[in-house]
This record gives sequence, C-alpha cells and structure tokens, in this order.
Amino acid sequence: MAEQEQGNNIPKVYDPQSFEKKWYKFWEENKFFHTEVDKSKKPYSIVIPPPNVTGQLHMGHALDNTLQDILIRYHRMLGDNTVWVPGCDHAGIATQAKVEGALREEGLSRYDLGRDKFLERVWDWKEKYGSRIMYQLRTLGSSCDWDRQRFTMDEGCSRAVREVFVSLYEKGLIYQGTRITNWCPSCNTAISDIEVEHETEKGHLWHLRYRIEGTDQYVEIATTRPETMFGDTGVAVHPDDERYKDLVGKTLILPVVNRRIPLFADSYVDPQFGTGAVKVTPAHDPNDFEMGLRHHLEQIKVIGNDGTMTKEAGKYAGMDRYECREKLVKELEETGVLVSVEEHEHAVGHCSRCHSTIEPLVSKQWFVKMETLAKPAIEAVRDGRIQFVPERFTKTYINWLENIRDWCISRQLWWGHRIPAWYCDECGETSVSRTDLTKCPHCGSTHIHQDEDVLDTWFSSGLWPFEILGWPEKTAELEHFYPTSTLVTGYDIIFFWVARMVMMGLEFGKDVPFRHVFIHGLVRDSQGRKMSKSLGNGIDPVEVIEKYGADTLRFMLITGNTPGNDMRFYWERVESARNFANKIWNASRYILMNMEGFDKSFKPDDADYTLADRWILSRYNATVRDVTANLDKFELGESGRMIYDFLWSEFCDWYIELTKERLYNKEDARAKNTALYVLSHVLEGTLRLLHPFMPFLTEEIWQKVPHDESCASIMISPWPVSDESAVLAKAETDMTAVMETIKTIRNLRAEVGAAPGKKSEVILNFTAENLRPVFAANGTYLEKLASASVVTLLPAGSAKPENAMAGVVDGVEIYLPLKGLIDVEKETARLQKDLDKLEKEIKRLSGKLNNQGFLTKAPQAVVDGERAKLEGYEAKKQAVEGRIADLAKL
RNA sequence: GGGGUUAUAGCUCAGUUGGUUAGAGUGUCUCGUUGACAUCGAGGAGGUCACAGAUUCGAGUUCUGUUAACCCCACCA
Repeated sequence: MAEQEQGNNIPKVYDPQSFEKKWYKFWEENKFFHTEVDKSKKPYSIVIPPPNVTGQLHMGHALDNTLQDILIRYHRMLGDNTVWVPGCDHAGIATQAKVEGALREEGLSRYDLGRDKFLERVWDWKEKYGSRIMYQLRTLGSSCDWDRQRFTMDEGCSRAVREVFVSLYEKGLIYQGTRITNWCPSCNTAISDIEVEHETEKGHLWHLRYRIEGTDQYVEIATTRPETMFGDTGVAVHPDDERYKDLVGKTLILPVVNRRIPLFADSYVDPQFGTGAVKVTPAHDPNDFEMGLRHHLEQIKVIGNDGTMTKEAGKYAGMDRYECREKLVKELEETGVLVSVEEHEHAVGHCSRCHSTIEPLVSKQWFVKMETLAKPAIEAVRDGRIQFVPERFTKTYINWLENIRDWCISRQLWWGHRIPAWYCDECGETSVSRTDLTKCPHCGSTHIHQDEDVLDTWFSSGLWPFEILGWPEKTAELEHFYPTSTLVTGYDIIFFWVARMVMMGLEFGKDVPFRHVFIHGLVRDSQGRKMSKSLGNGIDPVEVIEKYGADTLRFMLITGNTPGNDMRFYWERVESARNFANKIWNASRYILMNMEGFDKSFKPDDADYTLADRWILSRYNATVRDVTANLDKFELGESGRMIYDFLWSEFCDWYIELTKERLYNKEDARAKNTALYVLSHVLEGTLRLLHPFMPFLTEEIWQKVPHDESCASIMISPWPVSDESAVLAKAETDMTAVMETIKTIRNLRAEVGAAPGKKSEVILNFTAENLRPVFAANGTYLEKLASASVVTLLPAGSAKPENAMAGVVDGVEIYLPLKGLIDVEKETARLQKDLDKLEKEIKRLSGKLNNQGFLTKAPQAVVDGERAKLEGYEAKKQAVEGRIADLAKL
C-alpha cells in the first residue's frame, strides 16, 4: 500500500477531521477492540468507571478514559489478552432528578404518574440519552470492547445486586434500623455520610434560659438551632461540672411549649463550650439521639421530611425551618427567654447533589455494617495486594476505612434497584428474598408488600468489576480477567467507589477487584477553578475534538502534569499539542514524498550507515527502552514527553535535516536508500510507540509507511522492542560534538549578524584528536547546517588563525574568519563573559576535587566525571584566553 | 481538631533512587519566504529552586521547623 500512496498527495497541514472517524470505524468493524478469553496469554483487564447513563462527556471523562485507553492499547500491543469493559451507571438520584425536571415542565410530579408509569418514563429517557456518552467516548478513540457493554440495571447486574443484598442480610451485615440519618429535604431522601459536604458557615449561638421548675432560677443553654427546641426532651451537663452539680436531677420548663424536661448529666457534654449546658433534641441531632437512648428520652420530630415544622411546633407548624427560626427567635427575645446572641462559625452539612442544607432526621433505613467488610479491605492495601499509584492515596484510603461508620443504603427514590424486602401486613414479619415474594414465608399470608425504597447507586457500582464479568455465574471471563489489572479513576471517588469495590470484591469476588489503582486529579479551568455548570467555565471536550482532533486533546491531557495532581486547561496547551501532531504529520510527509519508488526490500549493510544513522538509531532504541519503562511505572506523561522530545528535537530538528543531503543527491542511490530506510524504520517504530497516546494520527501515517504487512492495523501491531546493541555511546558522543559545533557556529554568526546567505570558512582545531576523523567524515553537516563554505581541519600543532571569531566545545576549537564583521570590543566583552563563567565553574570544580571527603566518599565514576569536566573547562578557558589575547593585538 | 497537596523562568508545569553550568511548553526580543512543516526554523533575554535550620564530601531533590495557598476528613451544641 505504501508505494501506491504518493507523498505528493498528502495535505500540507494535519487535518484530524479527515481521518479520525474513518479509522475508528475501521477498528470497530474489524473487531480489533473485541477480545475472547485466551488462557495461553497473560490477561490485562480494565473496567471502565461507569459514567452516568444520561450524562455527557466532560473533561474529567476525557482524561480518565485517555489514561485507560493508553494502558489498554499499550498492553494490547504487548500481546496481552487485553479487555476493556465499558458500561454505564443508572445514577439513581441524578437521573431521576432529570426526568422529574422534565415532568415539571409539563406541570407534573412523579406522584401524578405513579411508580410504574414514572419508571417507564425514566427507561424511555435512558433509551434516548443513554448511548450519547458511549458515542462520545468513541470520538475520543477509546478502544473499549463494545460487545461487552453493560449497564448497572441490566438483568445480570440486577441479579448480582440482589444476590449480594440477600447474602449480606443473611450474614447479618445488612440490617434495618431507626436512627438519625442525613436527610435532604429537597431530594426527599436519606443520603449516606459521604454524600454530605460540610462547609463552614457563619451562624449564631443563641443563649436561652430554661426555668428550673418551682424556682425563679434559670439554666442557660446555648444552641445554633433554636427551632429544634420544640423537640427538646432534656438538658444535659457534664457530671463533673461544679456549676450544675446541685441541679442535676431537677426539672426544667421548656419555654414556649411549657413542657417539663429533666436536667441530667452526661460525659459527652463539653463544659468548656457555650454555657456547659446543652439542650437535647434526640430526633434531630446525632449526639442528642445517642444521649436520648442512654437516658431514655422521648424523640419528638419537629421538622418534617420536607423541611417544614411539624404539628409539634404548635403555631409554627407548616412553616419552613428557617422562617420558623427567625420568628421563634423574635418571640424568645420578646418573652425574655433569649439572653444573648453570639457570632458563631460552624460546619453545616449540605447535600452533595442539590446543595440544600441537610436535616438530621430519625427515620427507618437499611444499613450495611461496615466493620467486618472494612478490615480485609484495609489489609489488602496494607499488604500490597492492591497498590495505589501515586502511593500517597493509600493513606487517604486507609484512614477513611479505619474510621468508617455504617453505610445507609436505602434511598427514598423510585429509579434504582428496589430493596428485596417484603413486609407482611398480617404477621408483621420482614422477609428478604432472592426471588420476588407473593406470600409471607412466615404466615403464608398474601397480604404482603415490597419495601418502597431503592438502593444507593454506589451499592451496585461497588459490584462492578465482578458483576460485569458475569458474577454470580462462574464465567470464563471471571476466572481469567478477575482480579482486573488496573483501575483508573479520580481521587474524588476513592471513598464512594474504590473502597466499596474493594470490600465487595473481597467478600464476593473472593479476591481484590484490581491490582493497581491509578489515581488522577481534576481538570480545572485556566484559573485553577473546578469546571462546573454553575460557573459556566467548563470546556466541552467534544468541542476540542472537533476543532483540534482527539489525538491533540489526548496528548494535551496526559502531558505537562504529574500523576495524581490537578491540571489546568489552557487552549495554548491544546495548540501546542496540535502543533506536535502537525510536526509529526509533516515529518512523515517529507519521508513519504521521498519514498516514491523506494524498494521496500532494501536493507543497508552495516557499512552503509553514517554517523547520523547510527546516532538516530541509538537514540530511537534508547527512547523505546525509556518510554516502555515509564509506561510500566504509570508515568504516562513522562513517556509522552520523551516521545515528543525524541521526535521533535532529535528526529526532526537534526536527523531529518542531516538526511537532506543524501535524499536530494540523486547520484548515490545506495546512500539515499540507506537514509530512507533509516527514516522510515525509525518513523514506523516511533509511530507504534506513540500509538497509545495518539491512535488516529499514528494509524493514518503508519498505513502509508512500510510496515509488517501481517498486521492490518497499528493497534494490533507489536510494541517496539529496544535493540540494546544499537544503543551506542560512541555514536552519541561523536554526534553530540558535531551538533555542539554547529550550534556554536550558528551562535557566533548570530553574534555578528552574519547574513544567512553569507557562507564562511570554518576552521577547526582539535584538542581531542579522536574527534578529527568524525569531522573529516562529516564536514558536509557543517556546510548544510552551519553555513560553512569550506571546513578546514588544522593539523595538530599548527598556528591558530587570527582575526577570526572563536568558539569552543569539548574537544574542538572553532574559528570563523568573518573578516570585517568582527567588532573587537564587543567580541572581547562576549569572550570575557564566557571566561568569567568558565572560571567560576573551574573554581567550583577544583574546590570539589581538592576536597578529601569528596575524593574518598563519592563513587569513583562521579569523581572521574567531575575531573573530566574540569579538564574540559580548562581547555576551553585556555582557548578563550588565547583568543582574547589575539583580539588585543588587532 | 486531624490528614494531605503545592511552593522551581512573566504564565503553566517537568525535574523518578541526592552527583551535567536546573529543563520544557507558552509568552517576550532579534533574525529567517533555501524543495516536510510560519501550526516552522535559528539565536537571545529571563530562575539566590518560598524562608530558616539539620544530615551529607555534595541538597531543587532527604529530615525538622516557619510562612502562604489549596484540598480532604471530622456528630462540640
């Protein structure tokens, strides 16, 4: 195919739109993403963090999936039995809220429709928008095995969820309890602790006085939430608090409602805070709830599920909780109950979804007992069966699990996995079952009804790694791909998701769910703010892909930051990545344009290789080695940067330039073919190296470059292997001397403003004779790249030219007889500056080399290296000094 | 209250086990239409690596403390 594609037809500018869709279709149609279990190969598996079914691709997804795709494509090329299982999450609250929002537009609520009709609407919604994000992931280039796509509410997942629920219930790890939970009055459901976001807010501390029954004395209490006083069923003080010692056991009269409540002692109370006396509202505060249990206090619910006051609040009944607070404080003030008001900062919980203030309420909910599940999950990370990358997240994870509290899993929603519990209306028993019940297993009554609530979305997400591999069936996939290899996710869901998967995986999958947890940060806006809808500062990755291409976006996202750290989005960085793509495009174009008629079977002999050839092959193989090593360490950004540097700074800036001589010189076909061979060979290998990062561009070019014809696509071609025998130190040092010399000449010419067209003789004197043959053989490089008219190599010991610009690199002194252009004064000043720098370095190094401690304690290689450096500097210094003396004579 | 991250060029960031004259991208200045690329090339300017100690022959890199910014966790009303 390569020969037919004429280089001349290749567009001058990189245009991703012209090929990205084409290649994705090609890959998908040829089933390159699909994997069957192959036990003869090493498995490599990733399960996608399931995006919300009705969501759409945002920058965080783009980053997360780029990282996964790089790992997947890398391992696929390594020859592993590689699978990336995609799917999405039903996202209970989020999805239900969207559908309810749509209903509201029609003036309806979910209750108007009823449960069944409402769920039909949600499924319709899911069908309509459910595949959008999966198509967006395709535009990013994600090589998921789409044949294995799953959904957290599909049949298999639902079965897994029920199996796990019932099993945990049977083990006593799931229980139902009436206790204080976080209630969101706006979402109208209980939520778990981690769904509550605490924010410090400015509030007040109201001091109120409660009269002691039968006296004119008062006990002063302090509260941040006066409206809860209707539910006060006691006042607590610390048992050792001298101020209240004699009052413990007395009865107080609750103002406004005039209820008799006890004053009791409990060591929970902090005597230092407020007045040392706390009003106790068991139905509305977790601590008060506990105290209430200890002292057998009544629970009086004064705030309802909708955030308004109940009938217990008397005349305030039906009023919003905050309006009530305001009015009540006024009444307390007027009636002399309010003693004083203090400014007070305290943490207030908000719903992570809708941001309403959370109301701690007593209600009956289902909980998972965490302690027994958490322990093995801690162990698995402690003993290294699971490794976090970067490692520091281990601490976050363990610390959370060590202080974990029971997980409230029931939600008062309709969209989700309905809790498989049935209540008998006759005998009152609760039955939990794997199959739907129609009659009570205890009394046989058919008057039973299922629990109305659904499970927390994260309950099913927690089963993801094994449920989508077929559990509870014993599938070949489960056996081969579980535990999965790497989990890629953001640090923001370590608690929500990672920890739960580990616990569930160990309990039901019988092993850890994954070996590595590769954590990344957030993509922020250019000012470092979180991208959000409300701020309107989000950048749509789809827009970036349309404008600049998926490869560009991918490369931009994974370079320029360190694993686990947040990154900022800049359009300038996108452009920079695009420029890189364009650079590759054009370098390839240069090569392809010159390959017309190239005989693919041509293979150079060892003697055909020039210094430049050996050098680029050496650099290429070293790059393959280093990129591979970094990928294995999850240093994806570093790998990308290495390819960038190699391709741009070495391959393009130097090697391609150095081949032009041979390519444009038609006389020596063998030399030309050797250059073409090396060019295409290195390009082809580097494309494979780059493929996981920029899949589309590399495929587009690779198809045109000579390659292993047994591979239909670069994505299923083998990963490059470094040929260590081609990594040649001598080729690298020789070439470095040539490149340094060229740079120095350019430098000198720029110094005097020599016109580019005005060529000059270059005279070289060697302080390291071993470099003489290098320059003797490669003098044309200086002519091409340093505007040398003729290169003269001074015989050893001959006089140095006068009236010439001078520069010096390791082993070589360079003279440019740019007559008439030299400004003696300026030139002397410049050389003096160089000299000062050299002297400073020489002083530093000789100090070091005279230090006995350094000589005896530093490794010999380091000492030798420093000594060689010093010698180099001294040679340079001599040359510069000599040159300054020469100038003085002019 | 506990824990974590960050502090390196104007800006955004690399710098992996301590040892090159501390790097890149971007911006900025000078020059450049030579047959891959102006989405480019050549060259320049620009950093006491937050501060103070400690360890070491040697610290941007390790340790301690300080300061600043950010984040997470946390039931003192």
